[in-house]
Amino acid sequence: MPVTLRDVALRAGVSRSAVSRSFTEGASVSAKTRAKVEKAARELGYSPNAIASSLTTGRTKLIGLVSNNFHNPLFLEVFDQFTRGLQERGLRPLLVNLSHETDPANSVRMLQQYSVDGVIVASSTLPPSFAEAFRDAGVPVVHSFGRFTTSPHVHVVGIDNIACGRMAADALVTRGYRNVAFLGGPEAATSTQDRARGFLDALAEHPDIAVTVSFASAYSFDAGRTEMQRLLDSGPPAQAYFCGDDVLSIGALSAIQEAGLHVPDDIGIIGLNDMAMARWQNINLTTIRQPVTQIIGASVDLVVETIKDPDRHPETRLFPCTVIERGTLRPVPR
Amino acid sequence: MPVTLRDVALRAGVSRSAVSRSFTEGASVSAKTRAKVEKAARELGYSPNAIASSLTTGRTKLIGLVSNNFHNPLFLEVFDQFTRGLQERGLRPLLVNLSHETDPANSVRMLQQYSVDGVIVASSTLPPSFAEAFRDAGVPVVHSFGRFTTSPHVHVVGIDNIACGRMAADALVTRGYRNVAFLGGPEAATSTQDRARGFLDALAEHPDIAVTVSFASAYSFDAGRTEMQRLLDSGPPAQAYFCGDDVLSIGALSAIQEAGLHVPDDIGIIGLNDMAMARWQNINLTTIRQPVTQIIGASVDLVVETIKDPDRHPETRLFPCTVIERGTLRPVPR
DNA sequence: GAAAACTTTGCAACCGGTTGCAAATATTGT
DNA sequence: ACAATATTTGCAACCGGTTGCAAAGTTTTC
Repeated sequence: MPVTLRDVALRAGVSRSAVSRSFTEGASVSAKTRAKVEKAARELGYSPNAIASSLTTGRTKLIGLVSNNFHNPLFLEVFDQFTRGLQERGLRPLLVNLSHETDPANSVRMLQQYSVDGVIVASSTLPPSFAEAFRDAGVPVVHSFGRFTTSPHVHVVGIDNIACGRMAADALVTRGYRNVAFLGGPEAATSTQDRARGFLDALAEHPDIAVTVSFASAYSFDAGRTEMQRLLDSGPPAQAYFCGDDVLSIGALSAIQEAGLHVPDDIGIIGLNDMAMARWQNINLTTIRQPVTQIIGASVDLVVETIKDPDRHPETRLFPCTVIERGTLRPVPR
Repeated sequence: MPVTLRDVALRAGVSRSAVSRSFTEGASVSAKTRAKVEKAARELGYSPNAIASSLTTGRTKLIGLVSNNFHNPLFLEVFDQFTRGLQERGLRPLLVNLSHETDPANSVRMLQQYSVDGVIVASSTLPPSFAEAFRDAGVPVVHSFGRFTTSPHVHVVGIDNIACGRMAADALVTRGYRNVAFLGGPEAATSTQDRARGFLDALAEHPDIAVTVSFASAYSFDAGRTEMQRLLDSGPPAQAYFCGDDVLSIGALSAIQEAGLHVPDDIGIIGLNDMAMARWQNINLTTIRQPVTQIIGASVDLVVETIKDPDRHPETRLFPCTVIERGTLRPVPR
């Protein structure tokens, strides 16, 4: 049923090689032959089978896009941009959902069976070992939204979570808060640890400012709300909270409003991510923006470069974040 | 570098066919041979190349997942569930992002090049012609979240938008609203037309109730907010609005709050979708839930069945929606 | 107008598997 | 123990392409 190379060759009256070459950039074919082939191909509605050709060329143009962040609204933007970025370069994303998976072996095998040219692990919560499993299997891999390490074993693109923690601390300090807190995601998440560390490090330089730390059970609205309710119930709250991410922040915001308190007058909140909803006027969350577009662009670039040169030294590309001033922190005094 | 069938055959001291058969369910191999092969395969870390085998079997186990809804938060859940549902059946989703594409030809070609076994078009805004283009190309296709038609040319799974419109109308009527309105998405979207129709049809049975209709420029927060601002500016608003979807509703909600009005006391809102954020206590949106899980389960089932029997008659599977009572409509009087 | 240099073409082998078929081996019945 | 039958095995061709190589065809040069 589907039309093949042979059909086109027959109709154009040339060899199969000629047809193949007509469809290969820079191959040796005369204009005359190519014209004949193109005509025949058009009449037959032929387009070359990428899978068959991958067998000899060793390139499928398939990129495994692996993630477990299917509940973080930021990741809708992330998937949008990844799929677009890959498509623009003639690559196709093969999506792998890792929601309940802990062992990388399965995903590695799954993607090896499809001979993906490379893999992008897009997750802020997966441990580095996940991406490393791909590298060990000889598959070019980039960990996007991954954790910074000084001696990476694998390419990492993302933000400097420690610097973000410092940035949040600075934002609170310059706004005159004297009693601040970190409300993190699950303590086990690598990103949480780094953000807490940066936050606490920066505040260590201000011994006059009180700092407390607590952790929500997940990066979710409910977890943020529950944890903030607990904090409000158990004594006077801090003046301002740096929350582990935007969803957590919005949960906390909800708890604060439900307790009859006002933001930013009674309590300040600063989030992290700047997902689409943070901008919504009825949320209006002051937050730290992750440069998603840059991270994704760099990730795609890096995986493409790694495919070209698989022995490339593991590299970390970090992009600076910026504070987005909205309505959940009091203004900078002037 | 990668280990192939031949390597395993060599090490196990059997023919390539024997190895192939050892990995094929129900093929004729003795237990002894299979054991030898499995041992060799394990030692070598072999797993069969799905792409190579697809060449002879004609099955890639690849399913094209085509969408243009990368800004609707509901679709994060949709992608999550699709990828999981496909994975559970041993299928792999090849994602195609159609955000700026209007012509199906490209996507059809793209997916044909990868010999996908089937395609799921997951979109509430694409016209039926999109899915039809795949069917015309001989690719089994299901339009998920698509529009109901009495004589479908292609499998459709989704909700009955007309019934949803009626349901919204009933919800408003039973709550005693006497002056209601439809605030739709772009008038060109097929789903908007049907929802408006159902809404108006149902209200035609209540000539004492005033109805107005308007359309936002997109299914987005900003569009909902802007349109509601316009409505508030241009005279007295309706008592309650049925909004085209949840994001639109939340935009409208924001405009109402910003105008100093209260929900549900001054104005009622009912949305459609029941996306994750509708449940958030600081949004607390009364809405009509789409049974996403059922729709996706049925879509995957249907595409699998269509792969088995490509000449299957086009079928429409519609699932009932339910009103989710939260805080943006006044309670039912009793 | 013929030799030299270059371009284009088809043949055949190959990529990593699968599968029909006939030969080889094992099992069963008597 | 032997024929009849059933099971297992390897050969070789094939899936839909690509590519090195040598032959054929062009163009250039003198």
